[in-house]
Amino acid sequence: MSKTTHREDHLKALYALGHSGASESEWVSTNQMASHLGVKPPSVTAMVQVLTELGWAEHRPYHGARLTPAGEKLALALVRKHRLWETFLVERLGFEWDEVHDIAEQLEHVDSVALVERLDRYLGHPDVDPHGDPIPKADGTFRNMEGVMPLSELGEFECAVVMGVKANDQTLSAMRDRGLGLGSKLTKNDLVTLPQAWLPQLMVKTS
Amino acid sequence: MSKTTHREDHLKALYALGHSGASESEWVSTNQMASHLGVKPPSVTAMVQVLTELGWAEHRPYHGARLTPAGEKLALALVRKHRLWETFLVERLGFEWDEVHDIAEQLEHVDSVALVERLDRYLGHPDVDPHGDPIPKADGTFRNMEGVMPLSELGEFECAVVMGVKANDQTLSAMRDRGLGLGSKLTKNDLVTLPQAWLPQLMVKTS
DNA sequence: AATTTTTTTTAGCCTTGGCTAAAGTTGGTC
DNA sequence: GACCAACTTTAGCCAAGGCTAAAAAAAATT
Repeated sequence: MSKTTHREDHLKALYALGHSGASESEWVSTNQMASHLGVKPPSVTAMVQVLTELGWAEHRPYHGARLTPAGEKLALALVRKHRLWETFLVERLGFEWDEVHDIAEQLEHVDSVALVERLDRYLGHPDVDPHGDPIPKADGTFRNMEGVMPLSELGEFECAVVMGVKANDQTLSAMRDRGLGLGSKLTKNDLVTLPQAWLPQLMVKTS
Repeated sequence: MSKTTHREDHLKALYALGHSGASESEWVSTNQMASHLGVKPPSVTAMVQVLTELGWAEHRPYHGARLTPAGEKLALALVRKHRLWETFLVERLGFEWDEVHDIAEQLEHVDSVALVERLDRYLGHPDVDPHGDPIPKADGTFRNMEGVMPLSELGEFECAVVMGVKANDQTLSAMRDRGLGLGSKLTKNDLVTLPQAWLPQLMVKTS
């Protein structure tokens, strides 16, 4: 991995772990980062210090690290690239949802602003990737995601459309076997007939 | 750059420099490699020794290095990826010929056999890239390139089609300004009216 | 044939990012 | 409030790949 790629991976980890619940970037522990990235804690400490010097993160020793606004912007650009590539792989090349993560992980480190923008245009400026996660715009903001939520949180409804799926490979295969995919239409009835464990994983929008 | 990427860059250099004239892989000097790759000779020596240990190159000290059949196979896979990505960037994303090399240079190091094969299919199994260079097949052989040659080497002909262009950025722009591009049809008359310097750069096929 | 010039390799050092082991903090428990 | 456990950082080492400077080999010159 290049120097840049390493830094980007740590930025992404900081972003991913620091935005689980709240909106603001939360303090992330060294251990969390290490297990997320598959390295040992001392390596994370070293990298976090580099990111701090670059002004992309702040580090409170023995407490954790979090992104600065500058770091957040860079992280969002990476998330954007990752999700655009995933969309490309699924929609254009015909990959399945569960095959694309590792490839997108590599593609997202390709450095070319023009490439990202052309890809975005080529794909028709998609709002969400095949997992239902929103794709940040070039300026780092998200498009309107109103009404997209897990099926489990939906109250009364007549008809819902699957916008994305957050599940591991096995579950994805099982869903496919059951004919469930992007754009599938669901009714009240499915709340009972589908495996209960799937309900929080199906991101849907009422229509 | 990752370990792999470094090795791949040296393989590609060995391939590019060892196939200028003849068909067989020729001995390439350390100096040539170094200037091609933008590094100093000692770095090349070290890398060539690694490639030798891997069975991808052979090294005759003080004489040079050349690819083994195994190395050649790997190099061809890289050339294939590079040219497929260039084709994608130009044909699908609308880049100009002269903008794509650096981006393809990064994309070609993405490691996924499935990706390359799907990309190839998506592009309709193209025979040549936008520069007119042939795209190796998955097994490392080239498709039939009969009849594609520089315009300057064409004898008598009625009508020729531009299959590719080997020129620097400036010349490419000039050609575009003149309405010349992939698929342009040429007649005898153009041999006289076009700038003479362009004739060896235009790869054409009679029709 | 001897010497000089050029090229290539070896030797030794720097940087980056891993790791383990040891030392230092923090925070909870008794 | 002392102690223990968990987590984090520091210290010190390794591997990979870059570099410069010096040694060795090949090529060119006289």
